[in-house]
Amino acid sequence: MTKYGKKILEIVSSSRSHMTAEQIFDALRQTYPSVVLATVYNNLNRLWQENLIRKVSVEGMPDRYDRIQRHDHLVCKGCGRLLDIDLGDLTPQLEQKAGISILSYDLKLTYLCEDCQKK
Amino acid sequence: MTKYGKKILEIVSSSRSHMTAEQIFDALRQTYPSVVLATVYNNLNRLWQENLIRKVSVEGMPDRYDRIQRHDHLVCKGCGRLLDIDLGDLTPQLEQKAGISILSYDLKLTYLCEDCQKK
DNA sequence: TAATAGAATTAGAATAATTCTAATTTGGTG
DNA sequence: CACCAAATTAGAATTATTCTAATTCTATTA
Repeated sequence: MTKYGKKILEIVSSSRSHMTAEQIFDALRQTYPSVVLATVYNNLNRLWQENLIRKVSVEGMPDRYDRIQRHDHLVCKGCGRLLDIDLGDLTPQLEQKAGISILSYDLKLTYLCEDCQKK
Repeated sequence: MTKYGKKILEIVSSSRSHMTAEQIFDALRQTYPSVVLATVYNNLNRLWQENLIRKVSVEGMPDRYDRIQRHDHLVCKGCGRLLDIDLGDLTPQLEQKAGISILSYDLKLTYLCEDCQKK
């Protein structure tokens, strides 16, 4: 693993905020000011292929990158805010119901946060 | 609902193929040759806001639009192919575990299809 | 140590998806 | 019919991401 890859993995894994490529780029520049956005994308794609990070896509937003540790997501349909939530590991049940073995799964709950309910 | 909105809803609801905005645009042009892509996006966004269609986002692909009827998805990590699968309605369990009421949820299983397993 | 090969990085152009803006058209209501 | 609001249009603009080709790095071998 290269120095950029290592640092990017570190940034993504230690963040709890579902960073976009841009944000990761900004964070990485604090350590390596001359790095370039394409390098960030290259590394993110590589890390994702290698199952070291997760990619989270929410409709109409840039992809976000997330630590690999199992957890689920809560998205507000009003403002798009994304929160972590952990509903436990459903892999065995899902595999059984689906009748195949899966690599992983993505569970996203859509709701209306308090602020958006008011409107 | 306008004629475009109505027809787009019809196209999306009757398709089982998770169409992109482009594909919906092409389908719509068969009926209304002069329609424009922005209109398709406008209507898709409106229909989505009104909960008449679903939007499915898979990392690194354009958003896809889907009938509202509850079902889940199976995505191959190798080739990105997207299939329907129905694992039953988990809403009550999820709401209970999460402790909030949700609008909907999205469950996407990632696996490797047979073709991609060979490689 | 020098040569080399392969991978990673860079710069910047290119592409793709989607939104935005402003002008125009359409449809329904008084 | 006249008017207003909403929908549509055209096309530019923006955003996210990938691609290409040149360059640099790294590790290995001669």
